[in-house]
Amino acid sequence: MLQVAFIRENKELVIKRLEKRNINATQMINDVITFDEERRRLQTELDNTLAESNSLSKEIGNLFKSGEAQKANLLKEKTSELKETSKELQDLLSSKSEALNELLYKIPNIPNDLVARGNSELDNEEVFKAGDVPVLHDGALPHWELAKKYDIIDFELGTKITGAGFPVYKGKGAKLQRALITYFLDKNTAAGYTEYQLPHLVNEASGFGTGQLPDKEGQMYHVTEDNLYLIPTAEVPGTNIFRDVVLNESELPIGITGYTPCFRREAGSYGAHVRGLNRLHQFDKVEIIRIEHPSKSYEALDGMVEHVKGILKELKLPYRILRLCGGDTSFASALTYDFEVFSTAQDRWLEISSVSNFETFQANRLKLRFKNSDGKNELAHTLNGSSLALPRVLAGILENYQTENGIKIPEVLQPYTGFKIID
RNA sequence: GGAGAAAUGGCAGAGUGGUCGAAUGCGGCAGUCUUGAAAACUGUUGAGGGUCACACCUCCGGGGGUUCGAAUCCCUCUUUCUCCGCCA
Repeated sequence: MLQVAFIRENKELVIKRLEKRNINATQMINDVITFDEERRRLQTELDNTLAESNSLSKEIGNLFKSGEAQKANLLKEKTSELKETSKELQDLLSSKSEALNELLYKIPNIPNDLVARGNSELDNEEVFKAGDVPVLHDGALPHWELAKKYDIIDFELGTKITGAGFPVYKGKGAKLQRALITYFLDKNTAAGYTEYQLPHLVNEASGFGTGQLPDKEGQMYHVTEDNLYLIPTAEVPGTNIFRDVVLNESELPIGITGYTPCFRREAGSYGAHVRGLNRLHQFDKVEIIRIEHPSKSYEALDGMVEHVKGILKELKLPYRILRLCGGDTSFASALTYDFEVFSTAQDRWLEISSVSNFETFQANRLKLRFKNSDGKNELAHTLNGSSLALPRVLAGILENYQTENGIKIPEVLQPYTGFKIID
């Protein structure tokens, strides 16, 4: 969430930047400032009351010690009034703080200067494009048909075991998945990211830390018995490593990577666009996460984009990069680049990676800080990106590498799969 | 799942009703000494709110209570450890 002090001091800027998301935040921002003023006024009032009652208590203690019990008892009577006042103020203060927080939870991050104003994916800007779209042979198939033809992914079996959106990978399909995961992790660790294996369920505090809670609760599977959530992305356990942490400046930057399955309820998204691997309830993803000094975070974002580009270049897949417009940029992000692979047989683009700078938006909730050169604690910047999401990469490979005799395996993956073709 | 013990500053570890934001040790930082470093010595060293700066307020796992006053007493939750049970 945004910092109140920042909103207070940059009111116009905040409102103007939020317009990029097509949000008129004037009312909300004014409310934040009013609530904050009231909160601080109540806090001061409460502090004064408590100070008075503290000093009275001290006095009473001294009187008892010097044997002047009568005087002490007299003072005791005075304290009851103060107690009542402070209790009232306490209640007012906590309800005001709560109202302020609820409001703050609802305000998305302010987009970076580069972000265009816009409503939806139609307003996103293509900033890069690479790779040749192959000319497929007659009778080329979409990936779900290929999966069936070569018996490498069984969607019906997943439906039987669990439900729609939980595919079962078989034989060379399963091995290709494993090869991709290992290949991605190898690329990431070679680039300096430290590999982590993270929990696949997280508690409520972690959900709040990265911003899934309280608003996007419906997107996560909730294990009510233990009040735990299945992770929708490794970003959640990965970034929460740094919850309530004060780093030394010399420890920055930090880069971590991890493979996890991701679980998403995807409530309300059904239809033609969810066929095959296009949209699943469970999928695999390798994630990269960075903790950066605020002055270096955009440089780091560019570095992450270059890193993902390198992987796609090696895989020789046709892809493009979009800079998301305000309306399509996720709640917590200040600037997001999406990578999309071209699904030739479906003739459409599929999102395979999303690389974002959250600036201090997550760090403020996480209380992730570092000790700066002045010895003060300062919020760090958090970033993350997929490198990469498996199912759509797999879809891209199946469709773009299909031939009449089978599906070729990208050269760079062959050492990992141990085979060169699926036939 | 059952029984017991515990939770204090970066770490270790005192503190059982007032002068405790908290002894002491280690670590960190700064200085003295040194050609430099180490050792030794001296000082300093939690966070948040608030203020121009002070003052002041809050925080000893979380929440609630008793009391004029709580790290200290009571209730409750969570976590950790030990023993038993179960188990990849």
